[in-house]
Amino acid sequence: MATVNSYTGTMPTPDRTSLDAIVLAASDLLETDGLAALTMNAVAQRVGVRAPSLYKRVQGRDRLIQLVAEATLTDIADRLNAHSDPVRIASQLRAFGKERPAAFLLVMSPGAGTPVADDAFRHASVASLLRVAGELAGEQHALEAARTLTAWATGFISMELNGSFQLGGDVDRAWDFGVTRIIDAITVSR
Amino acid sequence: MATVNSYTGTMPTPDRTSLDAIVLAASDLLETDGLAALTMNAVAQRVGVRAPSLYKRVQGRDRLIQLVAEATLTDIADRLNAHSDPVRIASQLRAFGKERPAAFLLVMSPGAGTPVADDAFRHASVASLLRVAGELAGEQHALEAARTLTAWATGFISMELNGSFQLGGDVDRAWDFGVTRIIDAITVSR
DNA sequence: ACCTGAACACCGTTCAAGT
DNA sequence: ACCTGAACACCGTTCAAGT
Repeated sequence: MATVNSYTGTMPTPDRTSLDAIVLAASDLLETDGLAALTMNAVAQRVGVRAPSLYKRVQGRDRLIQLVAEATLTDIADRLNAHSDPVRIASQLRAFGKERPAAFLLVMSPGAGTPVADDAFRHASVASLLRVAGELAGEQHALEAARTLTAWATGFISMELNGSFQLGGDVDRAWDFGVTRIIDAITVSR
Repeated sequence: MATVNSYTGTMPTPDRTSLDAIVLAASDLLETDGLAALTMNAVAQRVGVRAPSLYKRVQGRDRLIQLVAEATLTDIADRLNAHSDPVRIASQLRAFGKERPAAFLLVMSPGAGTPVADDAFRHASVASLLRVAGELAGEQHALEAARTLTAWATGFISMELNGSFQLGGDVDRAWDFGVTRIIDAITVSR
């Protein structure tokens, strides 16, 4: 029966890292020092191998960034799916943005040319918003309502993280104002 | 009196390019081949010099990207300021995004780490939206209303350009739905 | 005063050679 | 089977040398 300390026989070399560790290291670098600092060398150093070894587990830097994006979208999905109130769901998305701004911007407003996550992941991340918007707006306008709500929420959070709200004022108040008015606006019976 | 063909005397060498030409070449490269293709070498080739010569006119690649962003924001400001109807202003912003998607994404949803335009340029670009939102919402809620409208518009257009609207449906209809509902929602007397 | 080739430090990526 | 050093082509940037 194999144990942790079992005899390894003629096994050449045990794995020194894993894909998960690589993606995690890449996420850390992204959040700490930005996308430019997410180099194959820096990732390799974090996981304790040399850069060429990474190519045994991931196709290249672009694919690694894509994996980071997909892992981020999964985290967002898990977080949003835990709630059913539209105000709370939107607020959870904003909280995520504040905790992991670089990851949020990577997946929610990828610049031109950044490797993009697979559709399934992007879909899952906003499933909650979609569902709740449908409930509010009725089947007739479910999709339009969902797009209005998600566009506003991602736009607002992105602008907040970008520092695009430079005119002072109370950003929290603007958020509350927006949430209230938009939910009201997409609700069918008013 | 100096003319175009005036005697140049002992002038060493006439300028072979200009900052404007450099920024224009960089904008073209961004739009055609993406931010990664906007290299100092590629820009230099377009304007007919070698890469090191660019440093006589611009501090480096990051600053050049920033200049492209600022020129883009000026273009957006000019375009939006030509109108006063909120629906039309929003629609002009969307039209710009479709004409120059890479430039739009660069300035409206810059990824983490991309060099960012000076506040004054960002401010000017959305001045029209701000003014019109103030008229709709009244002084009391002018800022919140402006932020709601701009967040929605930039969020929507970014998602459209990103291909984030993957669920089919009529995107134009979703736009019309959003514009109507949001303008209604931020208008004071309803 | 502007432009250039050469050089430097750094990328991502490939691959033969090690264990 | 995984890991590595060396190599390659490409970056951005600097600078002495040309005109």
